[in-house]
Amino acid sequence: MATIKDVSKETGLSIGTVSRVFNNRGYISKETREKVEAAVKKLNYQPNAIARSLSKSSSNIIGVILPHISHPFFSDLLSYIENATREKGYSLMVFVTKGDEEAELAMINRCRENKVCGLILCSGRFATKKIESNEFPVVAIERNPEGASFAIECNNRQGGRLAAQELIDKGCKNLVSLAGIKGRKMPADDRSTGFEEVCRENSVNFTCLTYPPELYDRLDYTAFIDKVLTERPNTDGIFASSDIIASQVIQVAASKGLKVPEDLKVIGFDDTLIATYTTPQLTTIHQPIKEMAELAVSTLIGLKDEKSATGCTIMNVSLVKRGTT
Amino acid sequence: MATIKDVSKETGLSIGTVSRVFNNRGYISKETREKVEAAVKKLNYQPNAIARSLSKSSSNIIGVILPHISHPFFSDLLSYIENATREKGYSLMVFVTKGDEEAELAMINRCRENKVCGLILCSGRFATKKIESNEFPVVAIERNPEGASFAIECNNRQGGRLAAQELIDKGCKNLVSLAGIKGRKMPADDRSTGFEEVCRENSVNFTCLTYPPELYDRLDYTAFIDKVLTERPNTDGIFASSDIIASQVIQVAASKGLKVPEDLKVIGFDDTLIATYTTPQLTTIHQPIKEMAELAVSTLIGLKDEKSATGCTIMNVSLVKRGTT
DNA sequence: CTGAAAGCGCTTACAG
DNA sequence: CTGAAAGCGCTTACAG
Repeated sequence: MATIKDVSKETGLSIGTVSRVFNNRGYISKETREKVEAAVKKLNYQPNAIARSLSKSSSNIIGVILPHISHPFFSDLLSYIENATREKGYSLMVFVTKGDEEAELAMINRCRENKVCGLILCSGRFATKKIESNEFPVVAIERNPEGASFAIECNNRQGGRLAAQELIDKGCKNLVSLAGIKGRKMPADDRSTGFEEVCRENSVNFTCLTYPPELYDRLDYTAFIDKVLTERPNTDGIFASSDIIASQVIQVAASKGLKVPEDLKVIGFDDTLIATYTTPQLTTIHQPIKEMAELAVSTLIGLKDEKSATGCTIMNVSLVKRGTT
Repeated sequence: MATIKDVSKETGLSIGTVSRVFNNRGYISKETREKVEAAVKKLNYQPNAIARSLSKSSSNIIGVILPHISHPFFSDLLSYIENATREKGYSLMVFVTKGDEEAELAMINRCRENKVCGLILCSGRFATKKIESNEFPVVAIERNPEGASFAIECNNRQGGRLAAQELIDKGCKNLVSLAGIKGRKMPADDRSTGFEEVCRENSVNFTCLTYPPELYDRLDYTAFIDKVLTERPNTDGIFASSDIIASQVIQVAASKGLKVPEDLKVIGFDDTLIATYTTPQLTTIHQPIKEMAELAVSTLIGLKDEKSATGCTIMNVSLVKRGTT
């Protein structure tokens, strides 16, 4: 592997000068530039990002920590984050943790060790505050900021409102909201808040249920849904806080002989691919996942210098009507 | 951020000695070790992986290149790869490319720049051969090796055979295989081969169709499926080369008034989460995704020194019967 | 068992 | 416009 030293020898220029043309720093004569370019080609020179990072003491690596990759919301999110990151010339380092605080701390240490230039923290359990005042900026997506970091979330409350309204408009009288993990505080909790508001405004019966964290970790809610439907046989509308949960509601309903949407209407959240694979297709709340991802990346990159920036952006959601309501 | 220099000062030991205790090289007196440990704690010292990589001229970063993240097969695969990577003490750098050769080359360069210690190449279009003879070993998953790298694939041919057999056992007379991308050679092509074999052995009518690469890139096959079903109205069994395609077959069939499995039987491939979200649930060919991911990672790490290792492991598949056959 | 020194491949003021 | 030199934070033979 050719190094800058080889290019220097090949061209007869000093290492410093060669480095300057690579970085476009200061004035460089046309002749010099051409010499260097020729040598680069000839030697098939590739800069060593590690060495560069060390001397600049900052890398071009963005770290991202998320609770799942297989969950469609997160696989979409990650997909868009990767794309935005790469297009801006950065590389992505990915870590998955199910929200275990200790594990997450270990990952943050990994990020530190690898001198990431920024970190995107997606959902997950614990407060962002604790990792503030660090070497790199962090932006949170759908996560409880509690501190001074920059946060991006969708308008969860509005999403909950839209869901309740749609269910009520379609004639539901006994609603259930399956939104929120027992014992964890997160922006998604606002989904239930909005839902509740609209139910009260319309004097419609409702219950907001939260589920144990294990279900979220394993992505299997069927037993829980079955129990809910059994214990509350007159439920005629369900608001699920993800398309995954909603899909499973459809499955469980079918197994109990309930027709969707005739006997039971359901609304999901996220608007991922699977919303179109169920039968009937899922009515759901659309999250602007792509925009959230892109905003996270560009904010992070913009934050490089002012590490103490603070703020919270709330993105719009919308109702996508399909076949389950 | 404390450096090794600070630890050296704090303990009164030389930098070399401190480094030695971190790396457990040679003999170190108990007293020295304790002093260092105390200093580390006091200063909250964290090693700089970048600096270490530079001096060892090799990092602890594994690179992975894949064509999709949102596709359930790849999100599962990536998920397992991340887990295996992290458990072995490595970090994961993720790149997505839809198989464009130039883009992929650029990503391989990124890996080179970042001095990854190994690369996992998932599916995608172009030959692995071209990136051989490099600084790092590469292992391919579901990809045409064509060169000297190490490859892992599932028994695609057997998968095709199992699918055809199941469809025939259930009484199908006119089969269609939707497996393979037009103009790209990949291990998954063997799915059709096995399918064809069994159809011939049983003298059953069949057609093997390939689809244009754009469909794979966008993950939307509905128009194509619709055309197939319209042009071949007597089709009574479809073998789709992924659960995604199979899900869309179910949707399209419904839109045309075809009942699954009564009028049309369908089998998918992969056995990912979405196979359980369709109605009816998908009969599919199970790929050992987790095992493939883990084997890829451990092989890669084992290959570190013998970069020229060669081989191909073929993993078993099995038929998972659910509701679409 | 430990220290001194060279080296990994770059960047960046500082001179000139 | 270009060169020489220090420095980024570590590792690793080589002495002792």
